[in-house]
Amino acid sequence: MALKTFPFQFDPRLAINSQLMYSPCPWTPSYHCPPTSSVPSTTCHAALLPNTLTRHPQTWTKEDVRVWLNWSAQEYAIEPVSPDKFDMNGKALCLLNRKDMMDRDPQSGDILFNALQQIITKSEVPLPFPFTPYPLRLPAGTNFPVPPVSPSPDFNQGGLLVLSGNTTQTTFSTPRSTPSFIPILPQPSHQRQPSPCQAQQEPISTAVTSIPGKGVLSPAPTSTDTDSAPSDGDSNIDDMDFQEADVRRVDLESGGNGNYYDEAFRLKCVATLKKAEPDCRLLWEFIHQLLIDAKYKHLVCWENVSDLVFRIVNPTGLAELWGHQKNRTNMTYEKLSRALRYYYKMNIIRKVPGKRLTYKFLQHPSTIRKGQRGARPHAKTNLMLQNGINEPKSEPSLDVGVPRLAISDQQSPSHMSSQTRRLSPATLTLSDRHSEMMPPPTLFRYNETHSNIHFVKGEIPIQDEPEDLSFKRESCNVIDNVDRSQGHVCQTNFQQEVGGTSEDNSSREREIGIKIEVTA
DNA sequence: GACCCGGAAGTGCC
DNA sequence: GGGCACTTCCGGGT
Repeated sequence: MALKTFPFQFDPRLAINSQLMYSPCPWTPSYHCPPTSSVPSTTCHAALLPNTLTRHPQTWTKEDVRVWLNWSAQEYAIEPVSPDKFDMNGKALCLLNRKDMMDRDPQSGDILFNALQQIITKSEVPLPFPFTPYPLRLPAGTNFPVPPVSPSPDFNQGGLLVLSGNTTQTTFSTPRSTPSFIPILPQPSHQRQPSPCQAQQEPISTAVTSIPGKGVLSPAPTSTDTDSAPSDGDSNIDDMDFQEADVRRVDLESGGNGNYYDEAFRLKCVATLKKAEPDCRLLWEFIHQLLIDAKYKHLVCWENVSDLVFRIVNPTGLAELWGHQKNRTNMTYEKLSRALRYYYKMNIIRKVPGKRLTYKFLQHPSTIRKGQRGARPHAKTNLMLQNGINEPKSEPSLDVGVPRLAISDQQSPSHMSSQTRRLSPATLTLSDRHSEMMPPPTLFRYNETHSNIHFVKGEIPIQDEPEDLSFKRESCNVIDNVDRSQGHVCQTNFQQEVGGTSEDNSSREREIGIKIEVTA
């Protein structure tokens, strides 16, 4: 490829561009961890963005949007974008999905969309569990302003999270990044049912619902969340009761004039964007994606959300969709269920006895580690015996309100694969018993210079499993990360092996500055 | 016949 | 090459 084809190949800014194009999607099924980048956020974009644009795009004014368009045109060497096509404020801008952007600007819409998502990702409060059904409890004694419940998040109050829902708890609502993705499957999008992952990727209503009395958070179905066949890439904007009239204006008449900056570059962008797409590679992830999207309730639905019990409504349809996802045309429910049965061993999913087609997540999907392998057919380990842990003989309790960490050999750090040992913050496993051996935690660090919390992803050295396993392990919800200056709360729910007393936990809380809440 | 179970071997990807 | 996460096939059970 001639250099002139990519005239800014060696432009230092390319680091920004390539980061934009290649960065992992900010919201993937493995949404345990906040978006991370090897590039410090300060060098990603914030330093280059005009000052007025360093705020969350939801807070941008129309003028900010215009500034951003101009900035983007320069930054990404695209044709100047007519401000008329984006005559809206930031809140409306954030509601545009890729298609909307491309409809408005066929030449540069996809680039603009990604640029915006990148900014959103970098500027919002990382949200480890976008739709965790955990009841989020405020740490005792935590005192900070409580924003009002709002079906339409008020971003002027900062990035909000949804906490809820017992009488003593408070409900927030949260913005959710609306990352963009391209259909996972190779087929033309109009020929297939969008994968659940893709469905997740479309901008959705940020409204969230707290189920009364349950303290459960679930995505509130939008008017598009119906049983009807999901549209592919249609904007939800028209379904939303938005104040901005211009948001409703769908500018579909803007046809491309073919005057793209460089077609080869555009194609490269598209190709690289596709690399960033997520995939529900794991069956449990796939099922969970289906479960949290009402569009797929004809395939699989929750029987009991709080207990994480779900029922396969249409085994054949589910299998077909899974086969579609995995590019296996011969997928059947028989095979799918075999894969599910491999999860039994790993305490990820369990059959609900006596109920056909009904299964239960033994842990909330957001706490399942990727390395917590669901299928290891040839693993004939007997680690439980080695560790002196007896495998529970009885059926796991099905009345668990809050999913707890299943105790199994696979949970044992010393038996994790190397990849498992590299844990995301959200799935951090601490060796509480040997806490004195732990280095000063650098898991989460507030960036005082920025309005938002920055999670610092660190590699946590895992201590070898102590020989004496008499200590108790419990599941903990670690709740915290209160940016008191903003009234932000980040919940970090991670599993922790606990061997200490409450006093131990208290000291650890003081030590690492987070609240440890034992829920087992 | 539909669903369920788990062993065994194969496959594709990383 | 090895590990992972299935996929495929199977015999058996309810």
